[in-house]
Formats: sequence, C-alpha cells, structure tokens
Amino acid sequence: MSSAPLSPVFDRLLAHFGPLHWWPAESPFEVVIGAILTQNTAWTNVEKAIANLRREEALTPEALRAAPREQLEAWIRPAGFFRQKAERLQLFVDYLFDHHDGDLGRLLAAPLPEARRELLALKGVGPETADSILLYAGGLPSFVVDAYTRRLFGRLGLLDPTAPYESIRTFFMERLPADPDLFNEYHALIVEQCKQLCRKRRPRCADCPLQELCPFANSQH
DNA sequence: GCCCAGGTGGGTA
DNA sequence: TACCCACATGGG
Repeated sequence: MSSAPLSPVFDRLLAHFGPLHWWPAESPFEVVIGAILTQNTAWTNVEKAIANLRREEALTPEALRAAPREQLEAWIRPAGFFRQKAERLQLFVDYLFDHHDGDLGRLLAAPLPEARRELLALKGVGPETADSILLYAGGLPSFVVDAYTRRLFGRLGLLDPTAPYESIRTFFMERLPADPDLFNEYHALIVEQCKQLCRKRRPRCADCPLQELCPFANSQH
C-alpha cells in the first residue's frame, strides 16, 4: 500500500460532483434494508424492491417482523437473491427485538467497535454491510469499502484491489480524520465517480475529475 | 444470449 | 490464507 494522497482525490471529487449527502433513504432503518438488498446487486433493482416495501408500508422493523416470509420474498424479488435477503432482513429485525427492543438507535448507540462486532455477528451482515449501516444509519465514523473503492483506488495505484477488506478499511481510517461527514461524502463520491467513469465503456479522460492523479491518463483510462 | 451489479456464507485444500 | 460455488433479478 502506498502512503497516499487521499485528500487530493477527495477534494477533486467534491469539487466536481458537489456534496451528495448520502445515503438515499428516508430513515436509518431504510438504510439497513438498502444495505442488505444491495449486496451484489445494482441499486436500480434495489429501488424497485424498496418501492414495493414502501407501498406495503413495510419499511419498519415491526412490519418486517410481522410479514410472512413468502410475502416479503415477493416484495423484494426485483433485488435478486430474494430468498436469502428475506431471511437476512428478518434475522436482523428478530435480533433487534430480542436484544434492543426493536430500536435500531439503541444498537447504534454503542461505541463503534462494539456496534460493529454486534453487526458482524449477524448472518448476512458482512463488513461492507456493517460499515454502511454504522456510517449511514448510525452516523459513526466507519469507512465503507466496496467494489467501487477497490476499483478506483486500484486504478489510481494507491492500493492493492485484491487486499482483504479490513486492511483496505484500515488504510483509509489511518489516513483520514475520524469524521462521519467526511467518510459519508468520500464513499458517496467514490460511488458517483465509478458509476460515471469506471464502467466498461470508458468515457474520455478529459471528462475525468481525477485526470491529473491518474497513472492511465491519456492512455487507457 | 452474455455479462455484470455498492456481498455473504459455506465448503475445500 | 486462498480459492470455489450458490444465491437471482434486470439493464446494457
């Protein structure tokens, strides 16, 4: 891992896209649902599933717990892996009621390392899902590493994209102040940048806000 | 028709 | 630790 210019990358992305104020959800619990539904899934498909849940007024821990499994599967079907994800959602809310009186805020009121351990112990909640929940539902300074993060910073030559999750998360957290607003914007900007510029059909380098930092500028990127 | 998407868990060497 | 596979829908 390089000892990297993370601030210049952030500054350029912020200047280009402006503040994004993530996560696209109307409540902390909706963040949890989105974080589970988006596992290895395009966000456009997640939106369809969440729209179904909203229509059914099922975007609360109480409603998800009460819903018959097959009903829930049908609602979230557009997000793919619907049997797995229905189970994961209901395991999550079952845990929430068994241990926190159904109150997500109570789970997320614990110190960050403790809340993270608790989330990671849940079946269906891996490191990326846990960090997304901690940061975007809890406002806790836990940096989110996803496929976009690996792709972008791998291309910039700042990290090994195949490195383990925890080592990449540590790379960012050792080099950035533990500021939830910073982590929020940084990850959102990474996603926005990649959605626009890291696709298979690459746009022209001239349009890229990271052009000056990119080792592939004017060649393949 | 084929490839891929904001992962995770379970299994094997 | 490092691979492998299942899990499923919808858009390019």
